[in-house]
Amino acid sequence: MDAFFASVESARDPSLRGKPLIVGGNLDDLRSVVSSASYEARRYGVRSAMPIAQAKRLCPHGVFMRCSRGVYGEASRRIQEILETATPHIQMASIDEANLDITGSIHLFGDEEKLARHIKNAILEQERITCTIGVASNKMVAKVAANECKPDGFLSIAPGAERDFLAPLSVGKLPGVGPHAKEALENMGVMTIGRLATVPEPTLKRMFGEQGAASLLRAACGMGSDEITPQDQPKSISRETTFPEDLSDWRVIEPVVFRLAEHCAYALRSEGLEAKRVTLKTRYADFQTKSFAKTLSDPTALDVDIMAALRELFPKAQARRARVRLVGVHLSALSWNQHQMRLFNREKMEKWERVSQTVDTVRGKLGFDAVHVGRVLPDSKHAPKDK
DNA sequence: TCTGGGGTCCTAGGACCC
DNA sequence: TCTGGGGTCCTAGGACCC
Repeated sequence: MDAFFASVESARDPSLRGKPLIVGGNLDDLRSVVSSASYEARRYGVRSAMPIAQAKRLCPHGVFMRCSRGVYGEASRRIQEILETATPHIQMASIDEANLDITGSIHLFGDEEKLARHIKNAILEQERITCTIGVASNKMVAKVAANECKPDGFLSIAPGAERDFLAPLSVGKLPGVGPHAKEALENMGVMTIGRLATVPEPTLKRMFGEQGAASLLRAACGMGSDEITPQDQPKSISRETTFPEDLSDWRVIEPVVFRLAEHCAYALRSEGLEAKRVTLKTRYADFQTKSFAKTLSDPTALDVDIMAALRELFPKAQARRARVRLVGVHLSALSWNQHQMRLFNREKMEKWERVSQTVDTVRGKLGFDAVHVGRVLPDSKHAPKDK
């Protein structure tokens, strides 16, 4: 999708069309960044991940809106249904990006351009937003092709032409090459993807490691995966929040962490998963970010277990006597919830599983904030925004 | 200019085991 | 007496993507 969040907002409110529209984070502007900017706003230099304050300086007369993720998620699901009219082989790569294997369905539409036209028209008619489609023999090249013809574009790279298509482009346009790798490559005189493809592997290994070098070379030569696999089980679930101002009092911080833990545990159970690893994340006033992890003896989906682990981790985070800017809870080492009672603590498990199920049912009917663990104080000032 | 939030993947050291 | 070579798990950190 082109400028997805901004486009969805314009579709919802046509008076926004043609205006420089900037969709930002959840916090009251102070510390938030740009999530999405319309092409009109981009003309002023506004980009995603840019602090809102800076965007306001660049584009003072722009329309600034808060991000409503739930709305974009619903639009994303409707768009997925449209894509399914072209082929059942779909892999959603993110909320606004999908990979489609159209090998078997090209003939139904005539050719790939007609198929792309069908998708673009359907999305424009139903959602009133534009998208860009790249076609290639693998996902990576298709993505770069789409990036090259945004917005509202279509570009197809013929099989065999992948390497020549990429060659003149800046190394920064290769997926996986971010600001750090770009600078490192440019410092050694490698400005284009074509030049990158000729760098000896040992040279790249020294800079980017074994895997990094191999994947860079493969990508630079236009090779990539063409596998389309539906979403599998998530690898981690996390919630984090940045305070409106830095805090030093852990009596205020801890309840916020517990609240994030509740959010994580709720998401975990909604997915039918349990976690074996709990990580507490803190970012201090100087932006230094630390994480402290604990691996549990048994995987869990219960708030009480996650909170107990966090309580063990607090002293590590508190050791640094610095004000805290952000806290987060991260659950990993996930597995499908066996729904088996463990031999130990059978009674405790049964009790807490019943409690969890009841809580989740109430939340399903009345919203997340209908129920909280007693020690999670309702502190609207520091509470993360709910859907 | 003063830096969000949700993810994935990779690296590297140390513990521990055979 | 001054010491190998895996393999796996745990932990912390960082690059990158949208």
